[in-house]
Amino acid sequence: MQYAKVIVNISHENLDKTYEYAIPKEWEPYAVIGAQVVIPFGAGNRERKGFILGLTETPEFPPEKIKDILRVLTTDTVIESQFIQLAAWIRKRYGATMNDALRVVLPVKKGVKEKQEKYLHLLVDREKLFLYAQECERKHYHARLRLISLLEECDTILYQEAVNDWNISRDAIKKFLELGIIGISTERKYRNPIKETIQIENKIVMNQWQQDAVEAIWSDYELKLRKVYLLHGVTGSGKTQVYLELIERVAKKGKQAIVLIPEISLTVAMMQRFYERFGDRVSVLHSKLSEGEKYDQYERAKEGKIDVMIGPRSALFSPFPNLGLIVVDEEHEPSYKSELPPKYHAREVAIEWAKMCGATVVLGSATPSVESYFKAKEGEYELLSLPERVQESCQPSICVVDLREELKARNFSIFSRELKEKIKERLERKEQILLFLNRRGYAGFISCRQCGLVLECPHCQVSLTEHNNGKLVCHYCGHETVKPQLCPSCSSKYIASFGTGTEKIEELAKNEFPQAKILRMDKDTTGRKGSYASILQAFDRQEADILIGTQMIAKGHDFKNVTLVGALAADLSLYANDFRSAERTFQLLCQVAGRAGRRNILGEAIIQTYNPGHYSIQAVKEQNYEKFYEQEIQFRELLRYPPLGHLLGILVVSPDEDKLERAAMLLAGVAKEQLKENVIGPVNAYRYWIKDKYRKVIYIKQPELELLDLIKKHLESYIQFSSHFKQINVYFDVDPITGY
DNA sequence: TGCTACATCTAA
DNA sequence: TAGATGTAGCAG
Repeated sequence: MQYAKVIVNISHENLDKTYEYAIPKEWEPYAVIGAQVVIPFGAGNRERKGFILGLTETPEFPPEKIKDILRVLTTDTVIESQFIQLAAWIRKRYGATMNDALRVVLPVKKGVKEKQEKYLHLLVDREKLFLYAQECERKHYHARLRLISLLEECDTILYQEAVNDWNISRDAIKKFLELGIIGISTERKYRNPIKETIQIENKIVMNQWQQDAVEAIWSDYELKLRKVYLLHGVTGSGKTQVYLELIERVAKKGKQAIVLIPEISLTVAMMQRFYERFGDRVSVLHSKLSEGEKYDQYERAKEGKIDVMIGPRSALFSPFPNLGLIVVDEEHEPSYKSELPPKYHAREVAIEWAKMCGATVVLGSATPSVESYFKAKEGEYELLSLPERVQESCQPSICVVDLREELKARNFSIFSRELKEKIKERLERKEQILLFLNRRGYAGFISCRQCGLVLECPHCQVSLTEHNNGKLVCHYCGHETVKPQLCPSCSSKYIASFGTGTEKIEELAKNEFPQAKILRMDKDTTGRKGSYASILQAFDRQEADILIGTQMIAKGHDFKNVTLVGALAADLSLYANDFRSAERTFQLLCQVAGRAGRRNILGEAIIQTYNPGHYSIQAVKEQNYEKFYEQEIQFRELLRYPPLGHLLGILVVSPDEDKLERAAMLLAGVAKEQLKENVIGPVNAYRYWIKDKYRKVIYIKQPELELLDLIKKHLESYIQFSSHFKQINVYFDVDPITGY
């Protein structure tokens, strides 16, 4: 008798262990490791789903008490036990439950039926068809004639197309089938998210740096050395070209590659290039695909129908039979860290997965994360550089403007004198301008000038933001109200908005440069599917002179005619309550500056700031990553922040403020018993009150990951046994990437 | 003693 | 997670 160790698909710590079930004979061939099963669970024998994690002939549990597996689901979701090992690693590294880890690792079909496509084939020769056509003409069978003319053009046609587009009834088709004129066939159809299928052979010649990088990696590969490479290439240095070359070589060896990208917004341009090179051997995964579509892409990967999978985090779990290479593009991007449990970091999981499959990893970035650069310097990764832009275009000149000086000169506009000047210049020359602001919405907040009241969201301790439609919106929970005419506290009518958002800037820019055509791009204008791309394309076609936007415009899109980039308030991200804020600011500003002057025109970037002396801003000015890194690593070293140690973020949440206070103090106290000064907090979260709940944060610093894990386990069991954690939720995050 | 409301335990 | 079991409080 075979027994299966099954983990029940309920996300609860108490159930985060395996249960033994007997495998009935008829299911034995399907009951393999990784298969999804339905089992009776609990006193009522309720049907539950679970995964088989292991098989055994000698159960540990008394056999007479063991129940039978009811059935094995979808025999085609058999995933190699390797994925289960990966899940186990994720669970350990990020302190998640096995269930959560399995859920991200195993692509499970979610009841979406596979699409079948029916085709009609012409079975008789043209002569017979012609004879039949004459007969139909005599009898005025219009539908049949339409079908005949379709068949004359093409031997095989889509059933659906004939019925829908050519209005041919099912009866007519049936008649043709009876007469033996056509045959019908069905083929499994994969929903392919890529529409066009133009494959152009346009191998661009690589420059010396690119060739060197490729050869360095490839010679190791040929020697069966599998390493992690950090490809540090300035914006426009042609990292993608290096990826393409490597993937092609890997594919020639019959192996597959995964390309991770931070988010879908970057795919458009990237996809195009991959498609031109590899045709339909490429597939994309992205968040807009339905579960079924995603599943299809995984299936294609498993069946060896594709060589390359491109996508965000989830693409990492493509079940390739023979993985050879993982590329993590823009490896510094925070979106690689999952927000939901298991809070894994895709870059780290990629490296682990590559180790398990014997694949090579290439991390690419113009502004590498401090973590990765540190590891490269320590020799854990191999550092490769692309220090030159591919085309003869040169680096943009960067100018930092001190906004304090502007105030002294009585310029209260958000555009410094220099920026204004430069914008006018470009407008005259019909060149394009990007204005970048790290914020969205119309204004910062609404306040009463009489009594000073600031309007806040009733559910979160966040000031409401005014939008152009007159509504006040909370950006945290989405709460909306109409803007009051009078102050709700003192009834004064002097109630107005302060601060600046992209909408406000659009308005100000329109006043300042009335002759310019302006486009705006932020979360509000790109809500609709595809509008992101349409705004970018419109701007690229030079339908506007100025594009105003948030982070989104900083990333990955090349505009031919942009020669000026303005960062309006570079400090906004500098003082976030997060030890990574300097890094984030540096990366963001470098990226925006990189948008300027990509072809033969010299580009300029103007960075407006209240803190021109800050090292991250200085480093951007000099375009000197090394300089930034040296400063930043000193700061990290001093405070023992990652990469020189690990960090455990603990978020304590409760609707009851007093209980929260006590619980957070207790928790920090328990941690301090063991670690003393390495415990930070509890402090109120940056946003203390969100969605009717209070939030406090504790951080624990520890050089050793194992010790941190022990402390976490200790705290978890303390929470379980203490009576002070009744209405309290505690969320752990190992090596968090954003502050709370 | 019987009942409810709520807490706690257990699942193979 | 959900149902089964345990416990305190209370009316009668």
